[in-house]
Amino acid sequence: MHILCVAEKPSIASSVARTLSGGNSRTRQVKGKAGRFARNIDFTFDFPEFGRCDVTMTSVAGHVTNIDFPDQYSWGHCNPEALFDAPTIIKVGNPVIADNITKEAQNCDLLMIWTDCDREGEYIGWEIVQQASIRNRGMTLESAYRARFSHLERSHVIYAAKHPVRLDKKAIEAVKTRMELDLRTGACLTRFLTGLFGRVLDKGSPMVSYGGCQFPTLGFVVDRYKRIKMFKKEPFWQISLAFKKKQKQCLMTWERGHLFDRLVTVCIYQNCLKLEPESATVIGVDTKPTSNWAPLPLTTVEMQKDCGRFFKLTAKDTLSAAETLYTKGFISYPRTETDTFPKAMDLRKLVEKQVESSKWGAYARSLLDDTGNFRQPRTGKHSDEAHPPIHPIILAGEQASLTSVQKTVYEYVVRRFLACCSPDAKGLKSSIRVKWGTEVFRAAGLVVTSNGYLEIFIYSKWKSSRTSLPEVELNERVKLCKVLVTEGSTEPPKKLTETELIALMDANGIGTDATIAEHIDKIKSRNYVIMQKTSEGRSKTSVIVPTELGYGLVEGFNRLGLIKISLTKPFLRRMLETKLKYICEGQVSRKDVLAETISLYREAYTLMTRQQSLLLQSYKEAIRTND
DNA sequence: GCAAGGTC
Repeated sequence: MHILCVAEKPSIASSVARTLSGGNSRTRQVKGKAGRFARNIDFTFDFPEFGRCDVTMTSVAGHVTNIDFPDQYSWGHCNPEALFDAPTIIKVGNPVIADNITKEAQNCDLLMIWTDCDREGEYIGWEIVQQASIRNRGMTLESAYRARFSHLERSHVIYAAKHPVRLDKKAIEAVKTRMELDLRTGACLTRFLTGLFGRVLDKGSPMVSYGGCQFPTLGFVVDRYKRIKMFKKEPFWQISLAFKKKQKQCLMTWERGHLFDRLVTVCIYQNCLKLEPESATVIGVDTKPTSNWAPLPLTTVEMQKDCGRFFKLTAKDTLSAAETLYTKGFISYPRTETDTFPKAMDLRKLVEKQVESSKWGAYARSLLDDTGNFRQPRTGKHSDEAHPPIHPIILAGEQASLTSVQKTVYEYVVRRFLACCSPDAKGLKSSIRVKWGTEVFRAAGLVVTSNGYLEIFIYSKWKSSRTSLPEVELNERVKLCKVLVTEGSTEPPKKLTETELIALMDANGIGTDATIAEHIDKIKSRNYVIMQKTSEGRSKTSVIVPTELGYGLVEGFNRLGLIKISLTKPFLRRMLETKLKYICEGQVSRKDVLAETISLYREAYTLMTRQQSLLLQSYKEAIRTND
């Protein structure tokens, strides 16, 4: 018996083959430039159900095909509205990879799918079956096996090979639905908007596109911008108090925070001053141990957020650096939502790979020696059922040929990994509460007693307070050295950083770990938003603000009078995700979800065509207000 | 020339 195994990407094919073959295999390179990543690896393996088999392990590279419209529906050849129910066709993306599957399947008796264990992976499995069936009629969805694995640990992979299941037809249906809806709604609205705005935009401007992910992403940017623009400062008043003990001054903050009424604040102040002109009473002294937890195992989104914060890298640059590090074998697969390491994974062995480093080798050694500093990382709540958290594989020495950005990202991945295998940082949190007249004031201090993971995770700061609190006792009378009413005012929200935008998209389910960076990049390249340097606070940061076009688009869409749902808010995408989940669970049919969603977009499209001038007007107004 | 999702 000859079995063809197909993984979602070459790296998985290689490591699965390495495990199953026990090192005894032959590799045939796929011919052609476009196939330089695909390899066919031959070996034998003992399957309980089929006995000793010849195995060919190969891979695709993500999706094999893409959905599109036939030529007669190409841009300019039909009314955009026709795309809501135009026929669709399936096109092969990379013929070399697709043909390789067809050829290899020709000589095989069975097909076993080794794609990632997620929704898209099931669909890619179906695409592989299609390619395999072209010259081998025995290859069908029903006869194909599917290996279920969520990481590449040896025993797990062997178990997956020995206990295959079938492809999940419902998940395949769900992905089909997503693809079709994204294409129909995206192409239709994009053609309409580009046509409409072509009347007012300069020649050579980028097209005006709509996409179910790009618009909510733009919506987040505009939303923050508007909140800042609409912000009105409000003055407030507060009572500041300080007492002195043994030359030590202790500044306290009012428990009420601040009041928006000056007169009331002054009355309270004067009343207290009358009651206790010179001193206050300590009503609470407290010192408690506190911890600053070591970080969770690393996901893509966290990596992008951190690299934005610490190194001012864009999400796209971070991911692209991580991809290079991955293909060079320095770090694990960089697109993952999983924040828990599999129990069986030997993390100490990975730490050991870092001991030769001149920068962090000593720390890595200290984790492994007898002091017992190594900690099993915390377990998070997320899993994509496909990849482990991002971690270093081998040490990239100083001489490794990497760009400076790649070096930065690599160092970050290593330090983060070592940090999550480290003890928490520990400290003592102390607080003092005093009562002055009718009012209560408090001060807090921190003494860090053990740096823990912060030794290696140098990007995070957690430091002892600059001045320690004076030693006082309960009920002690302390002498006031300062009491006064001070005025302040509310501050507008801060401008949106890319790190915050990633967090918003992640929390609202806009895009995936692999695509969030692309969506942000898209709204930049469409000239909906621009990056702006500001020096808010101490450090220079880069923030995202909408252009007149971006602002006008969101405003225009909001004015259309869409009653059921907004196209610039995240809810529609989240609703689609929910419905796709229902398809996976068999609660609704693909047909129903298609019909419901398309009817919603038809309504939006009708409103847009009826109010074209309104859409353009919002853009023109945005320009006028800016002048 | 459109989308979003995989991946190199």
